[in-house]
This record gives sequence, structure tokens and C-alpha cells, in this order.
Amino acid sequence: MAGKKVKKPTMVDVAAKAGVTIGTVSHVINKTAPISDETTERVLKAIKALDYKPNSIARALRTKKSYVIGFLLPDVTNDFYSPVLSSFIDSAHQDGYTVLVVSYQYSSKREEIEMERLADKNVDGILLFNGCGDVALLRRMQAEGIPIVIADRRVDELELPTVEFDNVETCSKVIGMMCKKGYKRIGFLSESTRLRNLNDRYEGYKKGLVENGLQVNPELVYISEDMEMNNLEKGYAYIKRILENTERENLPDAIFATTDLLAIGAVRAFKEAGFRIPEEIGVVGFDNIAFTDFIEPKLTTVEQDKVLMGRIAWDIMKATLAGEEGEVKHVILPQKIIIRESC
Amino acid sequence: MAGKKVKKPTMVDVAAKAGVTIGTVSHVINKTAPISDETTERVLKAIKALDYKPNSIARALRTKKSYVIGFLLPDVTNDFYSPVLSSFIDSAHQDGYTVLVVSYQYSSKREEIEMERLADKNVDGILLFNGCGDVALLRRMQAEGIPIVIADRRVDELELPTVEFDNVETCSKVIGMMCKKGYKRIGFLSESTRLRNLNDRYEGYKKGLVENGLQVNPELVYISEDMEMNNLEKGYAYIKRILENTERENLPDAIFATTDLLAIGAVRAFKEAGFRIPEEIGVVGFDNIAFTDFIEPKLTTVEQDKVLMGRIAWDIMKATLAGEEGEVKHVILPQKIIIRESC
DNA sequence: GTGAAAGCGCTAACAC
DNA sequence: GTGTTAGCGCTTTCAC
Repeated sequence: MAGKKVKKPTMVDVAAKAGVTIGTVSHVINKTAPISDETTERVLKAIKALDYKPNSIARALRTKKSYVIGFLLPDVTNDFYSPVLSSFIDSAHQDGYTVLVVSYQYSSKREEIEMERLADKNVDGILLFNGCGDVALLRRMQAEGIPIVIADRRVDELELPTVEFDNVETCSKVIGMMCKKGYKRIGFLSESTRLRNLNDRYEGYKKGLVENGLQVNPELVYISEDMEMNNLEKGYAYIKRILENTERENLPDAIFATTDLLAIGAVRAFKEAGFRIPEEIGVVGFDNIAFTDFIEPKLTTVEQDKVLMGRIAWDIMKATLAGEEGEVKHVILPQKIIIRESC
Repeated sequence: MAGKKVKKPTMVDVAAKAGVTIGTVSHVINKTAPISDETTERVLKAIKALDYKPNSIARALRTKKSYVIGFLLPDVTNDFYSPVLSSFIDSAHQDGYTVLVVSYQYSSKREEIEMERLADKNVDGILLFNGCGDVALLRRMQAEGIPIVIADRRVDELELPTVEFDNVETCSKVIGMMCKKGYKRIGFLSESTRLRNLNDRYEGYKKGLVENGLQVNPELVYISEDMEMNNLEKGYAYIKRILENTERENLPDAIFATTDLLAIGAVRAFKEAGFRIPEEIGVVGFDNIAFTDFIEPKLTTVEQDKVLMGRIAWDIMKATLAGEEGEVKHVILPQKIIIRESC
């Protein structure tokens, strides 16, 4: 079935048919020299007649531009990353670029390997999404001249353009909001804070407490390193355990969770134990997934505009590609607190 | 910042440094001729010294193989598509291929345009995921010799390899299982059945009823064409409306929903109306998302191995790429009924 | 305005 | 075993 490989027409064929040379054909295609209307017409007609399409590989070899961008991310499946990816692909697309997607599955080793592989594929630029990124490698690639844009993470050591959400600030505001509602013993529920943005949220949490005259109480910091369970179960199991092993007066009066799933799990555990939300315990999640509006009580949470992040990431990439001089761009996107019923 | 473009070493540089010709260099790189150990050594050393990397574009131009596959799907963000994509990328990767991802946002017009664009990008093959696919276009591309594999959809008119889930059979089995539990008025809740696999599920539903001696009752077929709401709200709103407008004896005694989200919405509506599940109303969902195990009662549903689908899709693509003759492959993957508490 | 021709970096057929 | 060389299909400089 394969192999029928009808040889595709090339410029030579078009030139022959139109009675001109390939140089002329190239010029009419790229509008790179003034060609008479009459000749242009003939060439266009030949192109149509043969259904000629320029060979992008040959063009890329000649011009050193492939119009392909590499997008390196931790996991295609993730509800946070995939909308950003999707939006990036769309934006790039509108500018005639196409996107090579590679995932490194949260492995910094794979991340490195894939960075190199992408570079070897001669992509015009690489978007690195939240990698732990070996700084030396990034520096080397930068030196080789391949444009790199970083999303969802800062790289303080390097002059690379970045886009990220304002996690520290937002979380500190969330805590401020919670304090204003009268909560005094605010807990922090999260997966491993080794992930950069989760750690930023932790920083924001602490900052918020301090700014509101509260102390950071290690007993109220619930960080689960368990990688086995999904976040839903994790939040549920964690809170349930706390509820079983803690005196009532030592319990938090509110929980700020770094993920909606975690928060929803926590809500369930609290409800089962007979706590009224938000009266006896306030809960705030993060990300505003569809379920937040559906559970009882509706979850107060933080919304992040992932589509915007994808678009900005592309804008920065485009600017970098165009070789715009001047300041390296660092865009920080705001997040939005959505107040519902749980806090 | 860009533009520093240090000229990368080419084979000529390596050849010069090793004191051989580029042909020899090419041969040691590709092991395409027996080169003496001594020369090989020298070449390798030069390669390392210069940090030479073959230019994939030049190679692609010469060999007509880019080791890039195009993956065209409706939506990167979707929980069904993205795991398949992810698994496909991974598998392809292990064979040295890389994947260009393009989404057509459920628009058959964009689907066509993107197919052509992908072909013009000189990808080695295209995986088309659940498109409505203009048959004429597919036929034309096939004739041009570009390997196409279709996932999640049949194309009866064309000799193209496909992978899909066995929706008809599975759904008919689900209905059989529900009948065996004594349900007699089984409703069907779905989004628009214009989508191929949702329609297949509808066929399976009807087949299951007939096989179990029940009649298809149009009053129990609930298809929502509303595109505004998410499925959670849609399921909830739909069932709520039914509950309000239907006499008790005309209600279904069970619901088979084509999506877990729809089912979860339905469960909520039933519970609010005081129905006991599964005693008074049985509910079955589809897809086995994390929440199914978390709601009350735990949702009976159908699991689909998306990772497997991605892998098989790649296997078929690889075989097609290799130009394997013989039967066009049509792989049909089984789904698995997960019985929990809701039915 | 258009043609001629030199390459982009590589592979592969053919000499020797 | 290794060197030579002809392209792959295109862009682009330079003549005329």
C-alpha cells in the first residue's frame, strides 16, 4: 500500500512547463524580485496545473529556518499544561509555525536529552515548560544561538525570557482574604513543594501569614510526598488522618490547598467528620476546574488563564525569533481569586 | 540576544580535522561501509572535538525521510485524546521519531487544511485522530504516497489502517449487564451523537436492548445538543428537567451515560430528587475518570486503555512506514466494564 | 525582468 | 577501505 510514491513535481517541472528558469519561479513564489505580470501568470498557471507545492525541507536547508518550534513539557496529559500547549500551538500556527511536542515526564534527565534532541532536529526555537533545567545546558544552547523561552518557571541565573503566573503574590492575597474572614489557624495542603510553582505557593502562604500578623505554624503545613495516590484521594486521606490524630483545639480552622483536587478531597473528609464548611472550616483550592462549581459547598479557588499563558509564550517566542534586541522579557501573569461558598 | 549564531560544524569540518573526505565521515556515522578501525577512531575523535551533530534537515532532504510524524487531533486539552497523544509520542520517540501536533478543534474544514499543511511539511506519516475526514482528500493523500493511520474512527470507504475501541460491542454488553440486574427502562444520556464514537455507543445501546428482548423507547433517549455547558452541568440540568416534567411511572429505572461527567451530573440530580442509587435508579458512566471512584455512590463505568491505543496507533504507523505489504490493519480494542456501586 | 549558477549539508553510487 | 562526485529542491547573488 505504501511505496506508490508518485514523484512530486519540483520547481524544475514548473519552470519547464512555464518556459522560464527555476530562479524566476522562486521569485514569483516568494515575491522576491519584480516579475512581469505576464510571466507571473504563466508560472502561477504551471504551478496550479502541476499541483506544485514547495518542498519545505529543501527550503529549510537553504534558508536555515524550519518554521518548527519545539515544545518541551512535563506531561501532555496534565490539565494545567495541556491548555497552555494547546493555546501555544494555535498561536504559533497563525504565524505559520508548527509545533513539535515532546514530554519529559518530570524527569530532569529526560528533559536534558530531549532539549538536545530538539536542537538536533533543527527547530527554530524551544519552549521549555517548567523544567528543572540544567542551567549549564541552557547556557550552552543559548550560546549556540537557539532561541529558548521558559514558561512557568524562573531561571534567575540566566538571561532567558520567561512567562509565569504570580503564584507568590496570589497566594499571599488568598491568605489575606482568609484572614479577613476571620480564620486564624490556616493550614497549607500540598503535594511535594519541590515543584517550583508549588513551592512558590508555599512562599506566598507564608508571606500572607506574616503580612497579616500570623505566625507560620509547622503543625499546620501538610505536605504529602506520596506519589501513588491521585490528588483526590490524597487530600481525603491526608485530612482524614489529621482528623483522627489531632486534638480538636489543634486543628486548623481553614485549609488552603494548592490544587482543587486536593481541596475537594479535603472537603469530603471534613464533611464526613461532621464539620460545617465554611463555618467551622474554610477551604480554598487552586485552579478552578469544572468540579469546583459542582461540589457542595461550591469551592472557593484561584483561576489561572492558561490560554493567555500559551499566547504570551508564543508572543515572546516570536519576538525572540525576530531577534528583537533590548530587554529580555519577563512576563508575570496575574491569577484571579474566585470566591464561592467554601471560604 | 539572538543572532549570535555560531556557525555549526559540518561534515566538511570533521573531514578536514580527521584528514579524510566527507564520504568517509558519512560512512562511519551511518555504518554504511566498512571503515578501518583506525580511521573510524580518528573520525570519531574529530566529531567529538568539534561537537559535530549531523544536520537533520540536510539528511532529510537527501533521504526523503524526516523522522517526523504529524498527529492531527480534535483538541489537545481533551481527557480522552491527550493520553492517546501522549502515549503515541512516547512510543514514536523510542523509535527515533518526533511528533508534530496539530489540533483542528472539531472543525472539519480545519481538519482538511491541516492535513494538507502537514503533508506540505514533509512529515513521514500522518495520524488522524477521529476526524470527520473528507474521504476524497484522504484518498488523494494516500495516492500521493503519504502513509495515513486513522484512530478512533472507521473509514469504510477507504483502505486505510485504523485503531478504535469496540464501542458498539461494549455498550451492548453494558446494557446486557444492566438488564441482568433487573433494570427494564434503561435510558441513554449523551451529547450529540454526531461524533462517531458517541454514535457507536448509541448503536450499542440499541443493540443491547434488542438482544435482551427490550424495545428501544425514544422517550428514554436523552441527547443534548447543547454545546454551552460542560458535561457535568449538562447531565445535571438534563436529568433535573426530566424529573420535573415526567410522571414517575414514565421515568427510566436506569441511565447509561456516554460520559462519566454526564453520569455524575445525573447522579447528583437523582440524589437531590431523593432517589436511591442503585436501588431506585441505576447509573452507568463511561471512561473511568478519577472522580468515579470518589463520588457517592461510586460510579459503575467503562474503562478504555488510552495508553494502549496510542501504542497500537504507533505500531501500525511504524508498520505502514516500513511499507509492510499485505492486509491493511484494523485493530479493535476492547473496553472494560468496571462495576462499582451505582449499578 | 529574467537567466545562470553557486551552494545549503548531506547520502550513495561508483571509482580506485 | 577510502576518495570523488552527483545530486536532493530550493534561494539568492550576479549578470545581462
